[in-house]
Amino acid sequence: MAGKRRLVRRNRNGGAAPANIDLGPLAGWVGFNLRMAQEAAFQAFSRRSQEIGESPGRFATLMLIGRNPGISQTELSLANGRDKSSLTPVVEDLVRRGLVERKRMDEDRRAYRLNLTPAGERTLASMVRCARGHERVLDGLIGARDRKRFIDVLKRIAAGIE
Amino acid sequence: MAGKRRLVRRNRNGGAAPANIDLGPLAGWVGFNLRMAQEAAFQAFSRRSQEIGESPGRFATLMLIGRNPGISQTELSLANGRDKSSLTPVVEDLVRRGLVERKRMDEDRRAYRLNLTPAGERTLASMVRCARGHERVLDGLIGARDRKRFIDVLKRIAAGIE
DNA sequence: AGAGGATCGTTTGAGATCAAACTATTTCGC
DNA sequence: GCGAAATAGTTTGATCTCAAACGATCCTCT
Repeated sequence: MAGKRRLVRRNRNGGAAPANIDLGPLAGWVGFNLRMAQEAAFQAFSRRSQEIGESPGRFATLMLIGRNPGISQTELSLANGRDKSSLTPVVEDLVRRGLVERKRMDEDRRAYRLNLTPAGERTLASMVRCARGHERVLDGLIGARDRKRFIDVLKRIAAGIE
Repeated sequence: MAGKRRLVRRNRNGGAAPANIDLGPLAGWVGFNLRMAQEAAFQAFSRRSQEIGESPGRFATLMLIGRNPGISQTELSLANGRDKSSLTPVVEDLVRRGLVERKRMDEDRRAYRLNLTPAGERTLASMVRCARGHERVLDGLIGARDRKRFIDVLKRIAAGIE
């Protein structure tokens, strides 16, 4: 048979394991498969967002600011699932590039209000197009029938772990 | 109403977004939910493996060596979904702690063969107990009915992305 | 009003990871 | 055989992340 010795190896190692490796119990564990799927999806999205010259991490940040004008950095970090200290250089970069505007709150002068600038809105729009392409690929892998249930399970895991 | 202003905030930010934040399209996207679920699960596993004094990253590494005696570092990095250069300090640490044994291959003296020592076997066994506890929690969130299908979808994503 | 504690954002230090350059060996082509 | 290309593992430099410590500001309680 022609393809017998071919490894499954992908371009970069953003894919599955080589064919002849025994994963043992890992193969049946949710944690391991969750990690492998997430990292493969992230790599793909990373390549895709490179095409529009953006870092994948900026993505949710811009979306959350756009959807929640005046949000503070702490709220943003919670919604985004990152530590607030990780956000400092990100916001700095977005402000520097003129995509986000930052103002001290009047009623609490420790905190900032974040808003998109018009340029930020435009960048977000192009990111959304990019992400939709990515989602179409994922949808194709998941299948329309399983999609809703799959996302529900992911939400349960994200919300349910203490 | 009593609970109106209460945030959903978890202990650390390993949980869901605050209640009153609009996620916009993110809420329905696979990529975002996959990331949030993976990171929540990883945090939980991280805390759990801290209890037995091990780093969560060592886990799959030891399992793969145990299941595939004599595996090389490159094969291991592929199976584990990490760059081979990330593996260098990990293997170094495992060897130093006497959990893994490393020998040059006779037939290819660039490569190493990795094997577990008896101490490595014991450590792996205790890690497996730890991981089973974690998996039970995840199973409870996923539900027995969806479990198999969920893992299949994850595998499709990990394998299917170019 | 004032003291003590909480909270916002930043800084700092540590760790994990990747990608590219490097060394040493091996394999391939002639 | 021998030189060129490929491969195994390491080193180096960059990025991202968290956690703890910190200054500034706010809130609570008296």
